[in-house]
Amino acid sequence: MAAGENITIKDIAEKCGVSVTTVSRVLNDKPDVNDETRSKVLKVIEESNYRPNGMARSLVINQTYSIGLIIPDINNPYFPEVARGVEDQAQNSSYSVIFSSTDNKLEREQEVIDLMLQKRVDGLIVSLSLANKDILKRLESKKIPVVQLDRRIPDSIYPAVMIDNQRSAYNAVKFLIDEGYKRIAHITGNLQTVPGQDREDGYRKAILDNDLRLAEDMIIEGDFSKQAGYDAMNQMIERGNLPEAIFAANDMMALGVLEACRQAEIRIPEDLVLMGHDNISISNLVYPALTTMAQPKYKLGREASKMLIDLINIKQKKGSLEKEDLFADQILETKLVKRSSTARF
Amino acid sequence: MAAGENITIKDIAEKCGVSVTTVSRVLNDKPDVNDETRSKVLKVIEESNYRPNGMARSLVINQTYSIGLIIPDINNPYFPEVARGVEDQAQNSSYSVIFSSTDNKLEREQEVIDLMLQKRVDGLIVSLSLANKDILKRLESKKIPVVQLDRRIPDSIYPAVMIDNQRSAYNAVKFLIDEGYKRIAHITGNLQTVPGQDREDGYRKAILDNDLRLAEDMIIEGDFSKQAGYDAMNQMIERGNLPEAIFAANDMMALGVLEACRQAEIRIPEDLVLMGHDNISISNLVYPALTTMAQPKYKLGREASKMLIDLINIKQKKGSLEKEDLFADQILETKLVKRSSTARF
DNA sequence: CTGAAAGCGCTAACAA
DNA sequence: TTGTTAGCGCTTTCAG
Repeated sequence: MAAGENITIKDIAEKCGVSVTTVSRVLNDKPDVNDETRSKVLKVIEESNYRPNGMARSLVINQTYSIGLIIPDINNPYFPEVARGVEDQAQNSSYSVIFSSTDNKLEREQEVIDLMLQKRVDGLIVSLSLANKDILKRLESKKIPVVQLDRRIPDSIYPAVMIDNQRSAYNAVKFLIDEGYKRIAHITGNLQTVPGQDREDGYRKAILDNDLRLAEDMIIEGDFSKQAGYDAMNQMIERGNLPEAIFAANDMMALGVLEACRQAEIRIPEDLVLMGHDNISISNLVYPALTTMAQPKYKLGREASKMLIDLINIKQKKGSLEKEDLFADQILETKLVKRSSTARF
Repeated sequence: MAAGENITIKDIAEKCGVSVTTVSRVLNDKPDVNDETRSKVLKVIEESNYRPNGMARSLVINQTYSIGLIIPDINNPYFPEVARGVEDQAQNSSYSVIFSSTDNKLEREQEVIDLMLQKRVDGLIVSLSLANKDILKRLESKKIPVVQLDRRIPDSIYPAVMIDNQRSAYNAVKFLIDEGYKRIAHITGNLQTVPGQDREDGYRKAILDNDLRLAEDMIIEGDFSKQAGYDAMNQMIERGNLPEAIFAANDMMALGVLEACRQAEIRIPEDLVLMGHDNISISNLVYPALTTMAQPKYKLGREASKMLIDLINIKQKKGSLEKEDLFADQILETKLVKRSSTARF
């Protein structure tokens, strides 16, 4: 109650009748402290409810034990799980995480990175908009540890933790083919993005590898939004030329397909089977539950966090961070999750 | 490329041939600097790509411009939107936010608060597990600005930003009554929590106020989980005594009800109308779309953030924070969102 | 309008 | 085993 003032290491030292150095030593678990002294100091610390000032400490050791997480939008169903993975792993090493949503706006990305740099975060986990290599270049020249998440900016030396979108899409389509479907349509993601492009490539490759006919009118361009899926499905309905199966580039679009089908009284999976990608939590809650390729979202976050902290440790040890110190990209596997939307009995 | 070393205010001062004081002045937009000097310094800063060290600054001004956000789980569909609100508002005032998930574990709450206190966050937005008043008491004695979010720990002096759960539930049930339903069941939330209790109270009050029969077997205890909703619905089905309408204490449980009904071939809304609470994003994506009471999640986050920053400013100005400085609770309105699950044509 | 000097709370040689 | 002394990079009196 009494004072509002923060109590400092000096206060503790005085109360114990020792020097601040000694207190600092017990605070940091250094050897070379008499057991009696140590326990006395510990006792006073405990009684005073003292917490060392992290900023003062950071200032001298030149390390803040915080990392920045920069993503498009924490509200996007993909990211909360990733964020949780980042956080859990960070906590393991006593790091805190500062997060920021950018809405893929270049300007915002710039701002928040600047802010974090001023706060002297030890490193950054970023999911940046494409063609933003300038920012990364600046980071490189400052030797800031960075790992990219989910997306990879071509041209950057920083490692990425992500999935193999092409391979994953390939496997999705391969599954559909193995189930016996031949006329398989694809609703693409935003083709301005690498995942959008790669997933389409995977679709094409799977069709060709399996000697099916690659019909361009079976590929409809979307943009990862639910509306795009809805529109694409209606387009197919109008054309009166329904496929046997649809692979939507993500779950959100698949939900749009679902809605359009419901309105047109097309039954899924009886009349048409449907598959998404990502396994966002919703996909198991809709009816029929969506078959999809599950991204290991939590693990992506965890691994990115782990890699970043490793990088930070290397930098601390060597006193700098060179290109050779950076790790290779880490590609995690997606997993097929079979649910009712492809289940014909 | 050259050095990895961070450039400091001293470097800038030397390059300009002025003192660090002067550089500091232009950095902080102080008056009393010759225009020529100012622009020269600005130029050098720009050229050197210099960013002042926030920690050093914080150490002397005793303010970090970061706030902590402590929630049960960023993965819970309720929180990402709240978090985004907190962040957007914080950003407006150039604050960063450090977040942590606690899974409602007392021990974790303790840990992360300690960590944030060491980092000297300027204030905290918390959504703590019940009966955790000890933590808040400690915070009070340290004069840390805190605002509670979504939940309010009884006994704490800290203000909360939340909704009126009882009133909201009341309005939900009132809507059902106005639609002409008389036999209305309620699946409760976790009754160990205040929102769980309050929503049940609201249900009871609405039934009684409108001269309907309050049947205890129409109230089934749940815990906010989808499974609980599923189980509750099946229990009603087994009893063979279906209500005309169900008010589930949250959307997740309503989803469970939906699934049970599908399996039992009970049609919604034709055979039974259903209503949830919260308006999590999923509720508009399932079929039939869920009627619900929408929590202003984004706004809750924003308002909490705003209130906290106001508190911080008061503390800075006065040099301390007293009980009288704290604001009153802020209660935001929920809003009825009508969708197909209650729409009979 | 500008600078010298002290100090924020801590750690890290270097002595003792 | 302990203490003295310098800083870390910045802001802020207080003099000029």
